[in-house]
Amino acid sequence: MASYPTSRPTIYDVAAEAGVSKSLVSLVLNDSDMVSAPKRDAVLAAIERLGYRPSRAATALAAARTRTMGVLIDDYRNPWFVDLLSGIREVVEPAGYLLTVAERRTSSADEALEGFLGSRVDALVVAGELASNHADLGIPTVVVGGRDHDVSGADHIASDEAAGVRLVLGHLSELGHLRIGHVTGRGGSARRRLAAYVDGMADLGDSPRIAGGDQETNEEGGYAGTIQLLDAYPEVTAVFAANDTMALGARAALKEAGRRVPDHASLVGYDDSLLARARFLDLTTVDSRNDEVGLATGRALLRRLAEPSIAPLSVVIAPRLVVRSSTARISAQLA
Amino acid sequence: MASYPTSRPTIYDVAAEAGVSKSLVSLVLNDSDMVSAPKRDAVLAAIERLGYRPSRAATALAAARTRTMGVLIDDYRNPWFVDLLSGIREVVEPAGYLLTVAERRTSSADEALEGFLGSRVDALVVAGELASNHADLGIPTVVVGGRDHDVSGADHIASDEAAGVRLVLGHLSELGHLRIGHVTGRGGSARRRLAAYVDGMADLGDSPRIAGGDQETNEEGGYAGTIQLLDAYPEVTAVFAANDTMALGARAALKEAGRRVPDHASLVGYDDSLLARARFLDLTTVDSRNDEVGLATGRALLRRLAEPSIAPLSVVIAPRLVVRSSTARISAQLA
DNA sequence: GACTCTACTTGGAGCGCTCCAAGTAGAGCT
DNA sequence: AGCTCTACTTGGAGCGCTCCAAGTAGAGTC
Repeated sequence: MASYPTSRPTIYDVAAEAGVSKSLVSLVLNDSDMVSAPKRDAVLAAIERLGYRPSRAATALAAARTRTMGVLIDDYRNPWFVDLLSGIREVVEPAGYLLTVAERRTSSADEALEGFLGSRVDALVVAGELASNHADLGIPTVVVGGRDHDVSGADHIASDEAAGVRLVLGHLSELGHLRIGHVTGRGGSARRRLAAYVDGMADLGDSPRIAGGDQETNEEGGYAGTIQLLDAYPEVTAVFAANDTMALGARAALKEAGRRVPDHASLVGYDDSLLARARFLDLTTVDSRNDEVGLATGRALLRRLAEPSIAPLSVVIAPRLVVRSSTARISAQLA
Repeated sequence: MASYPTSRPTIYDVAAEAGVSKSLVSLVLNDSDMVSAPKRDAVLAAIERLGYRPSRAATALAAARTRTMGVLIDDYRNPWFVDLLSGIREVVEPAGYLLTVAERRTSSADEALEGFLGSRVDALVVAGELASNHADLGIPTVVVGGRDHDVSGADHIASDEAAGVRLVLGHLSELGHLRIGHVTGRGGSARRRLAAYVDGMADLGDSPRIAGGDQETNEEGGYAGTIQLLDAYPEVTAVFAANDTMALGARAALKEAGRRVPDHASLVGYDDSLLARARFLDLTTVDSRNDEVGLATGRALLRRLAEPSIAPLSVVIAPRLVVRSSTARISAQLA
């Protein structure tokens, strides 16, 4: 059956086929404008005929440049990175860069990072949390999201989570809610949202009502945390979960407690995930504008590639409140 | 600020540092057993001191082997591939292979595939759909999932979707449901599940009730498809959606139609996603055992790498029904 | 006709590794 | 002491490209 070719055509084969030198082929490949039209056509035709495909390894080795950027995410199952990725791609692809993604979760320690450094990617995006702090990684690096894991010398792009939380609290208080509980969980973004919630409650002149600090930031944790919350603070009229997935769990807990959303309790998530958009949940949430974060990330990448020695840049993107039917004006008997 | 090193240490630097030849360093890197303990230690120490990291490009070029396998998925937002990936990794990582993932969705045409071929991955996994059929790709290839897009000479591993659908129909009919509707959508797996549903209904001696063929396979499509279904076949007592996400939409449509799940209608999804496990949905569904599919894929990959010329292999993995609270015995007044 | 340009084109060196044939040095034997 | 082994070590060639200095040829100039 299939037996695989022992040797693919190289630039020399193309050169011979087209009757030119290998250097000329190289020029065509990098589409230089120093090549005459007829020769260019001859080379392209030869490439076509031979099914030639440049060896990325050879190119990278010779050029000392991979034209590839690595994006390190922490978990494929948490798809917030998808919009980020599109945003980055939109900026860097026209500049001739390819993106490769690696997940931190499955790799022990920071071996995904090691992998990128070994592949000599030209630049790195760290999206999500890193196992440990790192000194300068030796290549242009942009950290997206929290600053928990500083990479020295790296640019930093993030959605303004404190602002997002303020939008949530503002929305709820406008609807008449004051006794707003928060279900938090593990991890950097939960931590940031929690801190902003605490500040925001102080601004509203009320004390914070928090549960779930010992929970995973997932559906299960949202469920358990909400049960804790309702148990400790039965007076809450609104629940703000650290993210949409936790809100999904919260919704189940509220239902079990006999509190209908939104009549007996308002519920807010964070992330504007597909989940939040689903009719069955129809969750009020915060859109982090990860596409915008991605665009800013892409620009930062190109900027630092062009000018490696400028001072680290920090960009904050304003989030957007997305109001759906899981929040409503507090009902008279609850107020 | 940060200015990036002009040249990373090479194998020669390590050799000089350790007082050995570059070849010896290479042997240590590939941990050959032809190296004496003291020299090995000296080399390892030198590597440590210099922060040396082998250049993947140089290694790939010299060895004509990348020790990397490409996995082509179609959409990061549909995380069914995550378990598959773990399964594959579990098998191929011990054999010294790295995995890289690329998404087909954002790349125009099959440029992700082109990317892999250009990077000279040692083997390829095509998970999900390919834009077009391909002749032998020139490297060991395993197709995971449907056979819609045959790659000639490739091995084929799939979850037995027909069996999964039979499990669903068997479960529902055991609960007394006969008028089972199906909400389908676009794409290969929806098509396969639909075909199995049609066959299964024939076996049950009832005619199929189908809607949603014109819908995307997402929440929105599930919602719209279910509305169509209830409109065309108001007599259905159970709805089987092409996947969990569509079932989420279906759930909303059922609710709007005043049919409580599971009392007034049973609902079944497919994929056993995180969504199905969420308490708020608690959806009966089918687990495709994608981890098992991944293990089989990994084994097929290694087998074909070792023995390129054997006849294509085809493996089918038995799925598993996961019963949750979205299905129940048909109530007396509906039966 | 000799000379200068301009517009391409080319060979060579080298990127950082692997792999192989060819060393080298003890140890064991006679 | 000389020889054979075994157990390591080593230099060299080459992987498929890029990049640069150095060609070459035809057109334009005087």
